[in-house]
Formats: sequence, structure tokens, C-alpha cells
Amino acid sequence: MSDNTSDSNEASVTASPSNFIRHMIAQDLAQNKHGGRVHTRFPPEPNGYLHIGHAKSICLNFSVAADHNGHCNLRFDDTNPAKESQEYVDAIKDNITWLGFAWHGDVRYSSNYFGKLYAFAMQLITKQLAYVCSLSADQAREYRGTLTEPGKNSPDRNRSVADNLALFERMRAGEFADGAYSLRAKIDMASPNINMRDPVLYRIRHIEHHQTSSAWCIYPTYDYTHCISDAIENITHSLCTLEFEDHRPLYDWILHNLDIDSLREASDLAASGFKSGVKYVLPEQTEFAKLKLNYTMMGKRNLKTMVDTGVVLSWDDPRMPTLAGMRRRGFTAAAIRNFCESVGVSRSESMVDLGMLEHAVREDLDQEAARVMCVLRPLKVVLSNLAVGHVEQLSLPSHPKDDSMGRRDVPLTREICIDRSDFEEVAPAGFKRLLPGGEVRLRGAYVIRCDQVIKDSSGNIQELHCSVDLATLGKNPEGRKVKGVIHWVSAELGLPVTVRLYDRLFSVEKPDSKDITDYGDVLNPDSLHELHGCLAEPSIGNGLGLRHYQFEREGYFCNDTVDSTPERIVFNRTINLRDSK
RNA sequence: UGGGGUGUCGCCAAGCGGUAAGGCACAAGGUUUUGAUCCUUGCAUACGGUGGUUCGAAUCCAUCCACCCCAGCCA
Repeated sequence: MSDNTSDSNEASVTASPSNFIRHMIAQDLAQNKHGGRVHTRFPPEPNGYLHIGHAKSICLNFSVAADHNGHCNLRFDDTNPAKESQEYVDAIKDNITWLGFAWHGDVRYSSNYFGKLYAFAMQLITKQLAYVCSLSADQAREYRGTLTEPGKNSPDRNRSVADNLALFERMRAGEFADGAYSLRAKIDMASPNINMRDPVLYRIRHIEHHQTSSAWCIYPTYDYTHCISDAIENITHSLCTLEFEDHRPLYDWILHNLDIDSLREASDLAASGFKSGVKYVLPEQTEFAKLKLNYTMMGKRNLKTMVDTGVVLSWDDPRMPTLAGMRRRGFTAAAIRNFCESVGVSRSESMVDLGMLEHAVREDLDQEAARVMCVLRPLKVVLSNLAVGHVEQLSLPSHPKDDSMGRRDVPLTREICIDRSDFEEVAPAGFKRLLPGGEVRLRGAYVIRCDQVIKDSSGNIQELHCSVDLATLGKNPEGRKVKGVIHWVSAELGLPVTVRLYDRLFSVEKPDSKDITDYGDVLNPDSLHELHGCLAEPSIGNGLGLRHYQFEREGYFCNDTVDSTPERIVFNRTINLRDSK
């Protein structure tokens, strides 16, 4: 009776997620604000590997553009060569492609615009909106004031245009040492917004740049570079995280104080399909909350420290929240994309539960992963009523619901292995597996009964002797029910493999909280367990090339693409199966 | 105690003055040769607190509280 109006269009199946950024874009489009264009950009600094937090931004920027027939640029925000390198550039490009996105046109670099940026700086100087300052970094800090007290003007604030121009030229020419001078915007040293207290636009750094080599010894700052780069690339919506909110007035100040015509000339309007006659509109910055995940350390700086100090083996260590690490761990790009969509986009700083990520991974892998059996902790079982040398090839489906994934042959022999945890001498409550004298189904094969438990002199179980009920292949035994089903692998024909079991790297929800001085204290000691002598069914092949499997009843696994060789196949546990025992 | 933000179920998150979507988690059933998947059902008289405006407020106003960000020549 509550189903009052059964009508309605309740099936808006492919509805895009509703969030404030999409609302804003819809509004802009309705007003034909940028001539109907949506052009975003993902602007990483190449100073580390991308992590799951970046994935959120990548997904947002690329999908919001794609959904509106727009474009998304990849632009390396490479204004601080001291921390950057080509290695990171390459890794980032690789990560984005793997995630499934294609940037618009060529890869961009802020350093592509160093020349234009320099010209714009001279424009600001000429308009008396920028000056060369001789204060040292320490002095500048003193002059800046504090959160509650205004700053005071630099003694160089009223240097003449001609002198500023000359000095700036000499900065560029390399006449001065690092830190001797800086170029600053002339805004307001008393502004309540500290970013507006004459922010530095250029600093002197006699250092090689990974893209421009030694062409420059002065480098523009982020604040100065980012807005202009956006304008040059004709970006419509410049999406970034909340901590840049206070920088927005500066973003706008710089753009609005530059000559609009020269800005338009410097931009690649034509390449963006901009229709002439449409009013030229500057890009605008909009901030959203960055992704936070519990039990996870985010932030390139922290991650780099973990790599450098050997807490993890590498940037692509499967325990790392980097895209490279997650990929190696066996997370799929689709799972990460779905996860990013499911957490939404908002302005409230929230902490997402790792369970959401795990759900997305299981959801995707359940469809994609071929089923296979692998015994992690082998216990030998002799099937006493099978002949020595008996080999029976059982044809099993690779997926319980998807026939298109085909079948594979699984050999049954007289000696097999089952997992040690699937046999108990004394049954715990609710135990559905093998007991002395009890029966259990071998997955995809027969029901067996445990007749004998063989132990060594100190009482350790050596092997089990079981008998096979040959009448139970593909059908239930007569007159009794066998509830338990366990996985198994031929001891004679199975492939020995190494399996790495991963768990969360940290034992606390907020490993990056400030009251944790040494994160070594909060590392999860069980983040990695390596098991040797595991036995996998032969169908897994040589283990080369990334493949996702479900080891039935154990979890999702993939072969480790770095450490696996045909002689020593290594599997990574991506994620365990849900266990509602 | 300057400025800028945010507060809707355990965790995310829709909602934009008309009487609380959805997902995760959790719980209970059902199916099952994976204790998986799948299916069904349940899960905020309530939207940080308090006042106010209104026929009607999570949505508007006032006020209070909590938390986050900013004093790099990092991004």
C-alpha cells in the first residue's frame, strides 16, 4: 500500500553521480559560459608516484570532461626541479593510461610556458604590480607578519619599474646567487589572507630541470604558474583540493591583472575548438575534498619516506596505496574507477572506510577473475581406492556464472593435497569440513570419507587416508547430505608456487595523525606473509603476464609480475573473500 | 583571540522551502558442489546545538559549539 504511485521514471540507469561540481558545470553550460566548452586538467607534480587519492582527482577531471564532450589535459606542474624527475613523469603517464584515461593532445608541462610566464612577469612589473625583492627567506618570513598581525612592506616595494625590469633580467641571466632576490607580487602586506601578502612569483635556483635542462636559473612558483597555465591551455574548470581555497583570490588576482588580450593570444584557443565571437572567460578554480582512507598513509612525502627507509620495498610494493602498488597487488583499474565514483565528491573532509575500496575490488574481480584451486598450506591426502598412477582429467568451469570464460582441466590423482585448515580432529562449532570418519566434497570432484589419520612420532598429522565415493561425481550421494566443499590439488601434478598474503600496512585508522611521531610504531606486523610450497592446479600455466584469479574459497590473487619466473611463480593475494562464517 | 572552510545513519553521500535517495558496513532469511556470488528483508520521527521566519525548514535568518586549512623563495 505504500507503493502509491507506481508510475514515474525511476529507472534513470546511467545517471551520472550528483555532486556540486557537476551542478556547477551544468549551470555554466546552461549559461553558455565558456561557449559550451568543458576543459579540465590533471596537474600532478612529478615528485613521486600517484596514489589512490590522485585517482579520485583523475577520475573526476577526466570523467567530468568526457561526460560533457570536453577534454582533459595532462599537465606536469614542474616548477620545482629540486624535487622532480623524469622517472616520476614516466610513472605518472603510465599510471593514468593504466587507469583507463587518455589525455587531450600532447602531454603538457608548465615548463613549456616558462617563456610566456617570464613575459607576463615583466608585464606585471611594468604595471607596478610586481617588484624584485632583496629580502632573504628568513627576513621575508619576519616581514610577513602572523595569522593575527599584519605584515610590513618590503623596503624594495617601491623600486622603480626600470630598476625592477633590469634586476629581473639580471636574475634570469644568472648574475645572482640562489635566494639573493625574488620577484614578488605587489598586493597587500596587511591582507588577512596571508597568500596575498606580496607572494613570491619567481625564485633563483641554479639547478638543472628535467625538461628544460639549464635554460633557466629562475623558476616561477606554483601560484604564479598554475593560473596562467590554465589560461594558456584554455581550461574552463580548474579543480583542486580544499587546501588551495585560500589561494583562489591570488589565482584570480594574477589572471585579472594580466592583459586579457595578451592572455588570449598566449592561449591555444583554436586547438580547443573555441568558437570566435564567444566571450573570452578566464578559468576558475573550484575546490573539493581530497580522498582520505583509514588505515592508509597518503601523501607523496610520506610514501617517499617509506620507500627510502625500507619500510616497504618500492613504490610499487603491493602494500602501497600507490596506483603502481595496487596494480601489482591485483586491483583492477575498473575497481579503482568504481571506487572513486562511489565515494563521491564533496567539500566535507571525510575519511572513507577501506571496506569500500575492498568492496569495489571484490565486485570487479568476482566478474573478471578465473576460478582456480590452490592449496596454501598443503596436507597430503591419499585416496586409497584410486589406483597408483590414476589420472582423471576433470573439466571444470572457469567461472560459476560466466560460461564465456570457458573451462579448464583439473587432474585428480591418488595423492592430493587439501588445506590443513580444512581438516580438524575435533570439530569446532559449525565446522563443515573434514573430520575423522566424516565426509566432504572435493570441489568439482567426488565426495571422500576420512578413514585414517597418519601421525608422526610426536603426534603431528602427516597425511590422511580417505576413500572416494565414485558415485558422487556431479551428483549428491544417496541418502545423506554432504554439506562441506573443500578445494584440493593433485599432489603429483600440482604446481608449487609462492604466495604472498597481504594485509593493511598500518594497524591504526589514522597513521598520519600528528600525534604519531614515528609511524614505525603503528605498522601492522602482519602486513606481509610469504608462503612457500603452496600447490596450484596446473591450469595456471607459467605464471607470466598479469592474470587475475580467484583461488576458490581463499580469495583473489594475481601473479606477481616483478618477481615471478617460470621456475618460481609468485602470487599476490589481492584481497580475501568475504567470510560470513 | 586574523582569514577561509565543513558539520545529514557506524563510514561515504544525495537533498537547494513541501514533509530524509543510494552505496559500504551490519543483522535476519532464501539459493548454492566456493562458509563466495546472487536474491529478499531490516537498518536516521531525523539532518551539530539553541532560538526565529513560515501553513510547512535538513533546506531561509540569528546565535552558539565542534572540527579542518593557511604564517615554504613546496605543490
